[in-house]
Amino acid sequence: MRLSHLFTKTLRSAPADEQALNAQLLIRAGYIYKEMAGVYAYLPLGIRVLENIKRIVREEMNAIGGQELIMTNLQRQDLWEKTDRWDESKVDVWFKTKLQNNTELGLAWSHEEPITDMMRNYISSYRDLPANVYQFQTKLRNELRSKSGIMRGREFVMKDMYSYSLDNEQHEAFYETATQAYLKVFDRVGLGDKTFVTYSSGGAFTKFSHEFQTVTDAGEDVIYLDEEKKMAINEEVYNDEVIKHLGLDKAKLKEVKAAEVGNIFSFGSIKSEQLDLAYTDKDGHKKPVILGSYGIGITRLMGVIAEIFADHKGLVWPEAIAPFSVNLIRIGDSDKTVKAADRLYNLLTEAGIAVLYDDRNLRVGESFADADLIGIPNRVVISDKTIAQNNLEWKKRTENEARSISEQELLKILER
RNA sequence: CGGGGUGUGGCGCAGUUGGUUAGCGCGCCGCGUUUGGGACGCGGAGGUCGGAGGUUCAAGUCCUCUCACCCCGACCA
Repeated sequence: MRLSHLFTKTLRSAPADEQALNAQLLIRAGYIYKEMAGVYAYLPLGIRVLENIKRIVREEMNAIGGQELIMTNLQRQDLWEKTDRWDESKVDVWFKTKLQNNTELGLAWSHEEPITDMMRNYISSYRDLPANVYQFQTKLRNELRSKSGIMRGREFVMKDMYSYSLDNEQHEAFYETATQAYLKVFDRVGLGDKTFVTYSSGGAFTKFSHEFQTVTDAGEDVIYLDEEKKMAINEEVYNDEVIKHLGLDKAKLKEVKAAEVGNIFSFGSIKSEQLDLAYTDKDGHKKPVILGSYGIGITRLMGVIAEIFADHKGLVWPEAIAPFSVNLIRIGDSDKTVKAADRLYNLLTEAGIAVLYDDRNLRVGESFADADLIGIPNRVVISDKTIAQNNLEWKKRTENEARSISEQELLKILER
């Protein structure tokens, strides 16, 4: 994409109404636009990051047998009444609206009930199980107070997966598979060494649920971390009994702040019974389906990554989710320079490399400052100077020194 | 929801004890000189001060109400 065509502009200073680093940088660089408190639009650059994150999550969910679908944002009252979660004293984040005939509707803050109700239409026999479905959907939550930029909004994108299993054994096996898939996701987006399976409150059915907590001061949670065992306990359930139960040593636990990027939990048969989701087994007995739920806050994840991978100049995207892999900067507008830069842009693009081409002919300082702010992993410069040397200049966003390399060398670097 | 704070051109800010044509930087438009880390000169456009009501000869400056936004706390399958 040519930067001269991109409608967004970079901002020199952060908007005064944002404290959170992720929001400041993402707004300044043109990834997101704030519509109101806790509600952000995703601009062309932002979408590319979001889609990259989704692609990774999608691949890992598909790899463990997840089937993608999209549920609706408008939801029926009766479903939520069956599980006693329609009442605002039970769920305080509801946004609700009405049809013109006055029928009350809920706006999706979660999809557990509708999706499970829907599955009743497709699950009736043991032959129909297991079934694991997931979606990327917008959740609307009327938070009392949104904060931390895109890390905690009122409107956000979540990947939510639901597993439907024959029995606890089948469920447990999938639960473990999903845990591993989640770890792969966080590893691939660049948070592998900072993200830990964390034991948290389990609710009515199980003792624990499992959170995936990424260590960062920007997080809202406090966890107690055993770095060797790569396990942590959320402060919500942190006590001697739990430490002992998990076989951890209190002396080795470190108190750190973390952001919850994923959460998985078991429902057992409670929800299936409430919503009447059952199957007939081989012997003709009717049995409730065992349910699990697995969430990853996609937009929050983007915020956490922005927060962690940044320096005083701007964003520093991990390669896997960067909006482009190359920021090509043309310095000068002599015919030969334009020709050479255009040629390289086409060459890279045709090779399948995502290039953001700064063809604006600004002063170098501005182009470089924008490149640093936007945070694309590779910066390539074409100028009269590089042409005279019959080379080009390459610098990684994570490094300070630029290097003069050949086009062939660049291709090799980018293709690996 | 409790507490604290902030709303002045697109963005960041300044506006003395209320006083007449509301400033500055960035950005924007035009012309020219510049061009490897956010250039410079000259000339322009753009705000009625979050909103409503009030006090006053006079309100961006004072009062009341209200809305929005930020932070702390509470909340957060």
